[in-house]
Amino acid sequence: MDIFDIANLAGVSRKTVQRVLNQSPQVKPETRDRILKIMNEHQYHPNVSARRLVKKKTRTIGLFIIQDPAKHDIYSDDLFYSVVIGSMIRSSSERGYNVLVTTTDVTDPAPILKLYREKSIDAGMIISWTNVQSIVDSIISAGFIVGLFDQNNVSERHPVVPIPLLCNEEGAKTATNYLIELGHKDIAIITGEEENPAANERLNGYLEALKEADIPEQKIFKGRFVEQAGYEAVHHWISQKALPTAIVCSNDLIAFGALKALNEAGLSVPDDVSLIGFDNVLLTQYTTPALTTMNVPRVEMAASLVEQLVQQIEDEPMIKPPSFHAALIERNSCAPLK
Amino acid sequence: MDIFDIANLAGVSRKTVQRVLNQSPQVKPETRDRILKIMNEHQYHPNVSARRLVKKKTRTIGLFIIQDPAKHDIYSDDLFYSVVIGSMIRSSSERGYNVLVTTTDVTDPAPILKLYREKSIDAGMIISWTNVQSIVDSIISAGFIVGLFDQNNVSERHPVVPIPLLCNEEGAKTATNYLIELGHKDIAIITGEEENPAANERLNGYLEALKEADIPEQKIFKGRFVEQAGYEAVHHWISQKALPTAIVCSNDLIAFGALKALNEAGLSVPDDVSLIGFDNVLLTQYTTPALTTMNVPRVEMAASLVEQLVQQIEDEPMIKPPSFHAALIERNSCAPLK
DNA sequence: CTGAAAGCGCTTACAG
DNA sequence: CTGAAAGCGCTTACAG
Repeated sequence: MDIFDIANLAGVSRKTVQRVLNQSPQVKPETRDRILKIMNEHQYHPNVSARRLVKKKTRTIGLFIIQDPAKHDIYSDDLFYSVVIGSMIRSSSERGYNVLVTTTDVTDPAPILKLYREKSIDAGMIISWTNVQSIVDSIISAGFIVGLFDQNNVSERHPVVPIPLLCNEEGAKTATNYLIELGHKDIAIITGEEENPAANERLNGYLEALKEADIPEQKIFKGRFVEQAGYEAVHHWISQKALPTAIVCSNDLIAFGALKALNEAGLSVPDDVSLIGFDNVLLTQYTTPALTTMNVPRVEMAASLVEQLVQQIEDEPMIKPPSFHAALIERNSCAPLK
Repeated sequence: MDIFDIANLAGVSRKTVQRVLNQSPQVKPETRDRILKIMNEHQYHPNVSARRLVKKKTRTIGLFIIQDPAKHDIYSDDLFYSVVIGSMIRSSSERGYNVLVTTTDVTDPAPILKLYREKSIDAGMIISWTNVQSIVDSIISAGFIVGLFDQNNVSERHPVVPIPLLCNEEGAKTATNYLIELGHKDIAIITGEEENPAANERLNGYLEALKEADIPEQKIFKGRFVEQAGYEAVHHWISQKALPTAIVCSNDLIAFGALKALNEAGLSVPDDVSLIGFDNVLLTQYTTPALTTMNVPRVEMAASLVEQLVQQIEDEPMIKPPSFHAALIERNSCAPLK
């Protein structure tokens, strides 16, 4: 069953069927309806390979999930990204694009470049747990379109590489202000990696909030975006007899580690120490107590990324993408200072 | 840059280049190497659309993530499936297949059928949280290849629809025996949906274990595979003053609910009540106490599904797939009877 | 070991 | 409003 068969059945030329497929107005309504009916009866759908071959567009976007063999395996802790992936697929499909998913190693961009070169995809987007600067560079320098979900996975911004932007500073400031409003004065922060832009922005938000509230004392533990850092920070403060009454954790994982250390030390969250996270990972609802945190609008950010890629693919005028804001999710890990 | 350009550069006919691509032995090694070198220099990769058009094979497998609007949104709780998806992608890629992911509504198989009819995929596999019998039926009756990850999402088995099989009965028996070995005699079970085959198999495993251990008293709470059921079961038993000393939860979600209810009632797990789950969802590591549960080998099951689909696509002789076994993961929610 | 021709199912100008 | 021709980049027999 191809376009020719449909044409024969309808008693018209192939081109007329073509016009119906392209919703061209220059076909008599009766003819159009007759042809549509025949296509429906025969469950005809144009062969995409043929169409792609001539159109030189695939209407599919690659999703590259990049693994770092040095780190955890893909998906083993994708509490954050699973919802992102769902949103990407949905947004793409709304725009008429399919999503081709692959998993690859950071060290080898070859499989990704192959997808572009063999014309399997029109553009790609990257989800990763590590820095993918080199991969992005090789894709861009080969002249292909690529976007990134996480601003932290790249060391330098490239104007043609869309990345949804989160106002980290603002978010951390909101979190810190929340603790200040609860009456806390001895507020610490556990930071993410020093070289990580988001980590620094969040630190700045914390500092700014303290400054505006005229709280001179800062308590900064230089950590990483992992549970371990939260755990160590609490132990450090306990051993120094300098445990703060409230802690801004630069992400939820850090908060989990801090929570664990506090629990083990027989301290209560939030009665002894208030804890606030960042990201609003699924797990935050399940800890005891449930973690108060800053929600990152991942679904919207993913949709925005897809939108920007499609604009590039289709040569539409680039609309300046919005910035995204983190919102406070109040749960049970913060309490007023007694 | 196409096959013709390569041929020109190498000073041979297109067909010779073709032969090199197909690893045909009938090309002089020198010629072969020269051509390979040229292809490499020019980063040539054959256009997949052209190849697909003539081969009538796409080398891509569709992954249909089916949502039930009546239930939770996709991925919002994919603690179980995310690792499955990762495994499917990896296995497919090892076999030389790409994975095209779509999300669709249970009520409308049309977008899925379209993918087959327009020749975007050679086969498909379904991940779902609900019964997808009608979708499977429409795919099969249209003559396409489809497989299912979860045996519970279908009411009747169709011989041509591959589904990895888990020995539920055996798993539940292992779980129950573990509690028996810890000295428990008053062991209850909270079941899944009555119409769910896995729920019944797990119930049977429990019953069998009790029987073999000569424990006459059964305590069955007919529940569902959701947190709520575990919560209700515990409340029911408390109100009846019939709380067992150990509970077999038919899945981890049920165990989370039971744990919550026990906590709220001021009872300790595992000191007052031992709790064992089933599935080994990621969250089980994070509850307090960490949940002892039965691991389901999802990665291997997903790989097996892909393998079976590829065998069908490529008309290979179907190898009888293995059955999979759940294994005990000891954590901290079970203790010897005092 | 190598070549020339036909065809996969569509789309794209070009005509009328 | 409709048609006939050429071409997208490959693969597949068929010859030699």
